[in-house]
Amino acid sequence: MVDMLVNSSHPRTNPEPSGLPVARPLVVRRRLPVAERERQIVTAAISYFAEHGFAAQMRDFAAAIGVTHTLVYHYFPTKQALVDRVYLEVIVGRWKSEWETLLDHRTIPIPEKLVRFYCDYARTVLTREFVRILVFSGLTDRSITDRFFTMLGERLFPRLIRETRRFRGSRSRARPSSREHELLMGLHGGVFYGGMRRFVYGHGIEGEQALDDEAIITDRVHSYLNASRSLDLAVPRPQGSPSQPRLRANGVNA
Amino acid sequence: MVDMLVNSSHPRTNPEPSGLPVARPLVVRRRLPVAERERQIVTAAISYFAEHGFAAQMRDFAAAIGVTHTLVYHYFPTKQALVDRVYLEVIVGRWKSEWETLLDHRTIPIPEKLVRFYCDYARTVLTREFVRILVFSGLTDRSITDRFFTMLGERLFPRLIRETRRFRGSRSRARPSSREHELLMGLHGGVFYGGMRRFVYGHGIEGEQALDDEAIITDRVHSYLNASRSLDLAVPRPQGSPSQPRLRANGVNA
DNA sequence: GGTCATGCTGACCATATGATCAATAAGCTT
DNA sequence: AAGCTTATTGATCATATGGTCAGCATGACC
Repeated sequence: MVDMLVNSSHPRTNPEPSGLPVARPLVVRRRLPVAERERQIVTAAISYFAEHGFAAQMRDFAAAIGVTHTLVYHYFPTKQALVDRVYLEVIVGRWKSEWETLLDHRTIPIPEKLVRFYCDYARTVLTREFVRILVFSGLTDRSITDRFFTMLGERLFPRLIRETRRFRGSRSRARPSSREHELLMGLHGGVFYGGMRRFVYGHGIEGEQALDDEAIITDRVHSYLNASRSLDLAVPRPQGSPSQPRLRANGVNA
Repeated sequence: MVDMLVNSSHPRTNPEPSGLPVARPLVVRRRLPVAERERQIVTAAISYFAEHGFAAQMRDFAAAIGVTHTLVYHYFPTKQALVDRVYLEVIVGRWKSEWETLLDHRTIPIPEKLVRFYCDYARTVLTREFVRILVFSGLTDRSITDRFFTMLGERLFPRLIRETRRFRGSRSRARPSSREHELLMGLHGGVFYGGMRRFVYGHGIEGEQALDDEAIITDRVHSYLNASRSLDLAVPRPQGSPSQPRLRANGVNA
């Protein structure tokens, strides 16, 4: 929710019952340092636009943090400038290069790597602000989702496909087949759908079940990896490829 | 896309190069029967709101079908009335009771049933209009997604859980466990995510790959059913439960 | 060709929006 | 306590919005 940092306690009219006119106005007009006020505006804008969409009114948003909309225009020349800043902080700013490092790690067992990655990915990305803003953006101006999915497509999916292939003993560097890609999308989409359910469709009260619940992600990742092994069934199995043990779905692999 | 049934060919100014003034106005003002015009408005509104969201302007929408916004108000007293009608036709109107009948069928093999169901579900529901309108609705007024998910939760998910349990030889009628439910959400979300990718994020050019592609849905369903079998591993396996054969992921099961 | 019911429109209203700017006052420096 | 910088505001503007209504004009009937 928005931090309702209301500055002033209106009204301007003198609330005192006495007839004595009080010169000192009761409105507390706090002057914040530029950096601090800007920080406050951006933070509040993230919550506000995530909740009400980018069609929301500047006046309403400003009122929500207890300032006038003109002050916001003092910090951001146009509404679009503020919107761009929100996009930047929420979507681009949350990408972790550690994910790439983790997936490139050579010795961590692949199922464990994928589970660890998707747990952290879910914890980082499947927040109310991120999910709603990404979807809002996708439905309208798609500039930000394009950038995000470019990152997914360039930095993440290739690594996940590569690790999946390693898991099933393939060293192919070929372009992912449609089935390979769709199987991965099934996993990825299943995880993201958790965020959709909670933050878009409003299912599952806040905090009822963590989206990064390790047991559930483990189920999904193992289900995915097991399914990936039948991708080679149609074609001859490469000789000498190490056969991975069948994965247990519940948590620790025996 | 919107059927741009433009009536008139503006401009009002005489397009003829001759200086002769032409009394007869060039605007073709067609009078349609009430039912036909209403049908046109609703059909166009579905496309238009799916594309631009429900914050779109009535004037712009009316212009898109070549009439004035006042005419729309002649057929629908308020904007909300038109929006409600769109919701009704797109979301509620597409539910097929056949799905319930199919899933209740006693002799069709369970994997085949699920594949057939999700193929038809994807073909019916994963359209541009449906996906975008459902998501638009979820982000703002949630009234329509609530109704849709109530149907899912009452008529569909219980049947899918029941069939999944039958598949793995369980006759439990207990409330689905969290893991059971989340595994199903993984399948369901993975399918729906295909619609999100195409119609919200704009991936995959129109018609590049069918969302109800049977091979891909087969992969997903089999992956899901296989994973579901390990749900019982933690608890003692019910005696005498028939053991299903391991599913091949690629299409026809041997 | 005349008449008539009614589908359709342009002009209008009240309100709300994004954006601008001169004026005000908070809080620092001295 | 006085003075000054500048963060903050209220008044204002042009435009756009959802919604209304008297009147025009279309196409069917005679």
